[in-house]
Amino acid sequence: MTENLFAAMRNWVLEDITAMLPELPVEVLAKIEVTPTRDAAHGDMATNAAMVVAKPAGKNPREIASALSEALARRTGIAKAEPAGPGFVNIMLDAAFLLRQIPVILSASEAYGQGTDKGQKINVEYVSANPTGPLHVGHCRGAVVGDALANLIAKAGYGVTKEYYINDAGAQVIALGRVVYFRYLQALGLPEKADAYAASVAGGMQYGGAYLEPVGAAFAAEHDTAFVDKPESDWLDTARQFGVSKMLDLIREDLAALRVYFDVFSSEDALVQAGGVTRGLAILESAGLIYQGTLEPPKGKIPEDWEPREQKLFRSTEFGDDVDRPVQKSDGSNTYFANDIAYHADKMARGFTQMIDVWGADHGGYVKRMQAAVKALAGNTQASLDVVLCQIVRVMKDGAPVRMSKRAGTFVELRDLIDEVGPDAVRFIMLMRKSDAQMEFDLNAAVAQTRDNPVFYVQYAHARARSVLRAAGEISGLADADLTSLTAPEELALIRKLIAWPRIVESAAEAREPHRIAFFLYELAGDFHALWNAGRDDAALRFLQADRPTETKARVALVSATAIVIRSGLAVLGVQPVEEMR
RNA sequence: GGACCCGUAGCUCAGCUGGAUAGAGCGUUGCCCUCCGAAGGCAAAGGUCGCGCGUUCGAAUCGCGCCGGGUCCGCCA
Repeated sequence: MTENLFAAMRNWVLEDITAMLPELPVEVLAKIEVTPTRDAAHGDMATNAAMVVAKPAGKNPREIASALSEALARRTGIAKAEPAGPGFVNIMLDAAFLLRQIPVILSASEAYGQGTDKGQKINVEYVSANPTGPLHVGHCRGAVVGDALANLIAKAGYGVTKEYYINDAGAQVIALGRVVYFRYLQALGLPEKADAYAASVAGGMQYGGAYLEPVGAAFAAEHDTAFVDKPESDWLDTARQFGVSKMLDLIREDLAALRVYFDVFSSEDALVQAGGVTRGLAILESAGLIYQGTLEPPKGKIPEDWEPREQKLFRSTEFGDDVDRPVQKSDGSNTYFANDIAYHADKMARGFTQMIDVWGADHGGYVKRMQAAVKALAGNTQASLDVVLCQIVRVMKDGAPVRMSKRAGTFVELRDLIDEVGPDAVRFIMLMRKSDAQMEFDLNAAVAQTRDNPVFYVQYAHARARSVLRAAGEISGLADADLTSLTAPEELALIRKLIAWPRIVESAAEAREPHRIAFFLYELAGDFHALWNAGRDDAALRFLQADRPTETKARVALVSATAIVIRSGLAVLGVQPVEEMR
């Protein structure tokens, strides 16, 4: 646990402002913030307190700003505070106060930036790809974003469970079971029977990929000819479960290649079998939110086979959705939505007050109804669902989009992408974009050894830092080093960046935006490289000064703190720090 | 017809939840380095923040309406 200096400063501001104006309502105080300044000339931090407070207090913002400045300037740790612009208060930290953060970082080590325990459990669900084949490139962004987001939220002090929802209950896994059977017959050396079976299946065999051949062979090894010439009812469940289990193995391998791991794999089928859907719907039913009704046809282009049908509907419009949503099909079986309601009810029953689902953009139309369902299930409790949508990724090579057709055989599977650029580049670059914006993944940049490649740039900064530390050898008492020699603008800029880390963790977690971590690291690397380059022009700024042990020690402490923060950030992104570039 | 996401420099994108003179990388141009802590450094040019109203001390950010791109819209999950 480490202190967020900006939060601490905000508390000081709140104390001083309420001492001056005791009557301020809490909603007003809540709007007060303390942020880093964009321009170093404006000091280290700035607060909008005077402007926020001016109107409710009926005073001039500049007057409040100067009074607040005087109060703040009296505090230990603040060298200067002055009103600026329309009513900002710019705060310059005492140099000693700023430098004191370096030993704080050193002693916290990679736990630096770890938020205080919020005492709250958050469930983060992502990937949840159908267990019918290997992961493809489209799954990748969600996997990386979900994983980094879960790490980030844990870093911010929440108890996080990473969860994968296995859709093993619908038509698609029945189709999988049939393909397993088809491959099974082939593996037994009965191609005629296999073809005859395939021809008998309405709609034909799905999942034509070769990845199911070994599954059929394994199925044959286990069951020999026991299922030959037997009706589906004899073997379909067995084949389906066998297939799902093998596909999950495959998916787990793909995820491991991307260094994505889950705490919980949750089975839809198991939930259904255990009566979860009945339970979940009963909650809504008892709240009077389920009824029999007929939906209006969609406006505009009406599907050809449209006909009015009476269905069991969930009153999602009461919770902000556009139309009520069916929980049962016309034949009385449950819709996927019903199962998803049950699944979220189950998560809540497991004690999660906050849930985050990471979905692909094609599920965008599904967000409102799911959030409506969670609100309905929550009743008077605080439980809530956030949905992070990941937009489409276009993979680019040499300035042109890489075709992702199966026929072309290029970059269909996630493994192809990982093999091409490595898990670190995949993860970092996927996280260099806000998830709700479409992105281009440039293969050329991903493997470049230049600044174009943000992974390289950040890892290079870490490698450089480690190289300095290796060259410095063992220096004892770094935490007690005299740091007063750290006065160069590049050094101070770097320190300012380092102390922003806890705040970045907090705000990025709050916003569910892991990409902010990637950008922070890129900037931090930039500040470190800038300091390094300054040493190239001016030898006096180099880290290791043979005849000046005090300055060397101070700089080594700074370099060590930098390496720590980079590692801490990379750990959130799930990218490995490197000791040296090869 | 409707819902959701996006629109910021030539290109790819940030912009910290409404703040000060809108930033970065690439590309372009001009210098410097390339006897090492290699796989560059410094600087310049480049903007109607899609358009128009509105909200307020203050808008790229919030609201409404258009325009453009994307995703999707009852027995697929």
